[in-house]
Amino acid sequence: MGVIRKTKSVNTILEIFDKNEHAISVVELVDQLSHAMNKTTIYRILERLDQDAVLHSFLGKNGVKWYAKCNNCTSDHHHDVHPHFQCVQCGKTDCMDMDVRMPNTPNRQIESVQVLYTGTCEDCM
Amino acid sequence: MGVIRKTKSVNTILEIFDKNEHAISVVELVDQLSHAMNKTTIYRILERLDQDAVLHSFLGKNGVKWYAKCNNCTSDHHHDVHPHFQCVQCGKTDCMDMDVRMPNTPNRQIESVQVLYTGTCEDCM
DNA sequence: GTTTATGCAAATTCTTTGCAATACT
DNA sequence: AGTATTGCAAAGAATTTGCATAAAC
Repeated sequence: MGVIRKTKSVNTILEIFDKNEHAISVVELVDQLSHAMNKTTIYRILERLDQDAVLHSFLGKNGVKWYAKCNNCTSDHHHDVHPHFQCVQCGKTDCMDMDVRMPNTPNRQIESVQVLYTGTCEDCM
Repeated sequence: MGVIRKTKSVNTILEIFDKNEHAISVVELVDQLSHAMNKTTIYRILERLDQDAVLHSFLGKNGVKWYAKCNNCTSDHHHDVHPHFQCVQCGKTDCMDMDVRMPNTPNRQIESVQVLYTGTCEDCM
């Protein structure tokens, strides 16, 4: 139950992540694949790769999901929590090489964090 | 141009925010108003109150927007950045009385942050 | 009386699901 | 052969838009 197969589609998507330094959303993938791959398939592959920790995911400013095979990450698997930065001009989104504070809260049990910085990136300044 | 009127609908919504200690999403408002107010109207009122800094908004774990008239906030206007906590069991979402780090990044101009902690709240533990 | 708000229907956007056909091991 | 994967169409959920009517100032 649940072996992830290295199909042609999966490899194609992984190549795109290797080529791109930034995070990628589904719409961008559809675009870069010039509609050669079904959108549903893309969603499902990304979900699988996310669960398998090959990629990691986070929500952008408008609730759109972004995926990254982050080069900043020192660990092999992208399980470590780090902030992301999203440019409001061009939409480009990056992983940030920073720690995230996990506070000790007596009255709640914190399991995960998401930190998203937004602003203007180098190219758009 | 752009005077925000204190209509009956606006007052109704503000009363609900005063009664509730937690953040509220549109679906919850529709529920609490037992469909007496149009959903579109709710969206528009929340947007106006957000822009007017009477409320503040943030994205929940599934990209759903939440609004709060946060009682933790020390300032009158909820412009100060603070983290939020969302319970994955019951969905209740709160403002957290914590500072958020705004790093000095030379190659990007950061304008805002969103920090969302998720986990289990006191009631659901 | 002029401007802003509201309600309704419809459109948009992002994402998920069901199911038959296909590819992988 | 047997299981995971894909494509297509359709459904779902959250949010937005256009326009005519109603309410606020």
